[in-house]
Amino acid sequence: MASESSKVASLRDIAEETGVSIRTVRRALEGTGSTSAEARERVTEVAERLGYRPNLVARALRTGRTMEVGAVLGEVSELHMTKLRAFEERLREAGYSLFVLFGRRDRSGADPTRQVLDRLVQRAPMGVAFFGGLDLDMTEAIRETEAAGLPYMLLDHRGESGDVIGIRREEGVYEAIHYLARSGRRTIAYFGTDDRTRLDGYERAMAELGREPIIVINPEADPADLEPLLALQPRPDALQVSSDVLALKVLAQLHERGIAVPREIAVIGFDDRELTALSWPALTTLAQPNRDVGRTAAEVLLSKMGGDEPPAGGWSQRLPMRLVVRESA
Amino acid sequence: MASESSKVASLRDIAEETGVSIRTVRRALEGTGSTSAEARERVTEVAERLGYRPNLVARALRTGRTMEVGAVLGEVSELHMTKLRAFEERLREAGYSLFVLFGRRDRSGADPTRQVLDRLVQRAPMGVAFFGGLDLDMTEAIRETEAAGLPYMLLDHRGESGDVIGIRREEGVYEAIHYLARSGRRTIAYFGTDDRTRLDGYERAMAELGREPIIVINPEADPADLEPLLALQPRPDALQVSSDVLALKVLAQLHERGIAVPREIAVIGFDDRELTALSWPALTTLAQPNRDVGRTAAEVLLSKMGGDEPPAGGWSQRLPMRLVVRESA
DNA sequence: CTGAAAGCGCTTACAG
DNA sequence: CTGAAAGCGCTTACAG
Repeated sequence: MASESSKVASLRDIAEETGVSIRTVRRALEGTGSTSAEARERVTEVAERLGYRPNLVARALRTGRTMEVGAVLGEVSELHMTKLRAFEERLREAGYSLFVLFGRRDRSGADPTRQVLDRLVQRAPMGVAFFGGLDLDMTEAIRETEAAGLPYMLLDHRGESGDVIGIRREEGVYEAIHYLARSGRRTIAYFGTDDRTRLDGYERAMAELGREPIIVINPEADPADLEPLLALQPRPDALQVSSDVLALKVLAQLHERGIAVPREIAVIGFDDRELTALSWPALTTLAQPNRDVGRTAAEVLLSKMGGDEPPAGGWSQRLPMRLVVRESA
Repeated sequence: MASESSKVASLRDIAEETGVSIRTVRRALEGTGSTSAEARERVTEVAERLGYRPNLVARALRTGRTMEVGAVLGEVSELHMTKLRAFEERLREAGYSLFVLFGRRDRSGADPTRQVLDRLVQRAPMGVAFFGGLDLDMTEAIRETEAAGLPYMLLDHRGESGDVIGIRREEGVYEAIHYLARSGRRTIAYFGTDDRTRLDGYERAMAELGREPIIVINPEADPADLEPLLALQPRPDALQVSSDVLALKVLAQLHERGIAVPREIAVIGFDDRELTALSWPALTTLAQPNRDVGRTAAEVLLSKMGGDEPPAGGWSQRLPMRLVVRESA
């Protein structure tokens, strides 16, 4: 069955069938350069009939350009899949194909960096993208990638180095806090991980508002840790939480205690996970510009692959977040 | 910079450096066949020093085997990304690379089938996978894929034809209804889309229980449509909802009306979306075996690509769902 | 145990 | 306007 696959037509097949040279077939098909009308007509007719498609592998070998880009994926979430889609669609427009590799620890817990990079480099892509949430040693990954002469781009990485399309987290939280203040909230607290950029945004806004910051670091969102916050006098009437996942846990805790959201306490999340629009009440949150991150990363990578000089500020960019106001704040 | 990429070493480079023929280099590197110890030693040393990696493009051209598999992706969700990861990891073990293409309508609304298939076929993969939620004309897609002699596999497709790794939805819902009955629920209703397989499972279980089915078809989950259900005498004390997204909307509606979940009404969702574990109350739901679907699809595709004969029942398989009991039922 | 050579299907100077 | 030929880096009979 599969082995019966009829042989695909090559330029030579068309040349033999039409009686002209392979060189002429190419020019006729390409449309560039001059060809006699008669040759062109016969060639296109035969190519059509034989269902000719150029063999990309042969072309890649000859030109040294595989027209492939490799993406290393980490975390599984619709956020990253949205970035991936925008990234792939932009690359496809430019004639590139995207192959993917998941770079995470397997059961054994062994560092996958070597294996993933070997695979990546061996496939000889023209560029590489590293998505977020990877289990890789990124310093080594970037070094290896550059050593192999491969242009690369990071999408939304936390690390401090490398060319990255990032997100303005600090600014996002800063604006959310101001929104809460404008909505009349008096006592605004921060709850969640100790991610520096989020805290910076929170602290900057609170300083501008002339208010004392109230920060509870609690990466696990252990319900018990909400207690000290709720025991404060006056009790906070607004919470900026460091992620949507955590915010949903907080909502459940507030419901358990019979505290009304947003009447008694307003809650703002972070990420805009798809399902948070359906929580009760619907979560107000900071949306990551996933499509923009994907598309911009493709754009910049295309530029690097094209040999462009980096712009004055370097290749990195940081894109703004968007406050999505729903019901919880 | 990128253009400065040092040339990669080829077999010929190693041959010249060591003074043996290219043929000998290959045998020494491969380890198969016999080679003089001396030749093997020198060759491996030089290969190591030059950082030799076989050029996969050249190999593909020569052998006619690209060692690539193409995946066409549709819906963006962590469910599909989980399938994709399992699929890719299994293929990678077997030496294949996976490239991806998103097949969905663009703004213009034009049918993407042609464009996506052209890209796919042109890349000359050795196999193809179609993921769920595609905007493609699948009948044409399968026909074209087979016409090109490409083994393919569908992952969790609703269509009635084609080789597919599917999910036993009917059985999943059937078991959920029995679980509700065992938990002492008297009046169990179905709410959601008119998907036949889910309804079949619901109706089969209800028939076995000797109870009258109560079905409200409401794909949009318009809140108002919950009214007739809640007005029934006796009022349902359990709801099987057709998806987690819909179930979350239902939860919010019940909260709005002050109806306690699960005390007054139990709710079971469908899909096990990541964030439903965090709803209030945490949603009991039917989990899709995403990793298994991905891995099994890879396994079967590998088998098809290897030219195996189809098993007696055909290539298709349907995998069981798992009831994840949390708080809502 | 080893070498010389053909060929996968393109693209690209080079000649006429 | 067209043709003959080289070569990308492999793999694979074929000879010795």
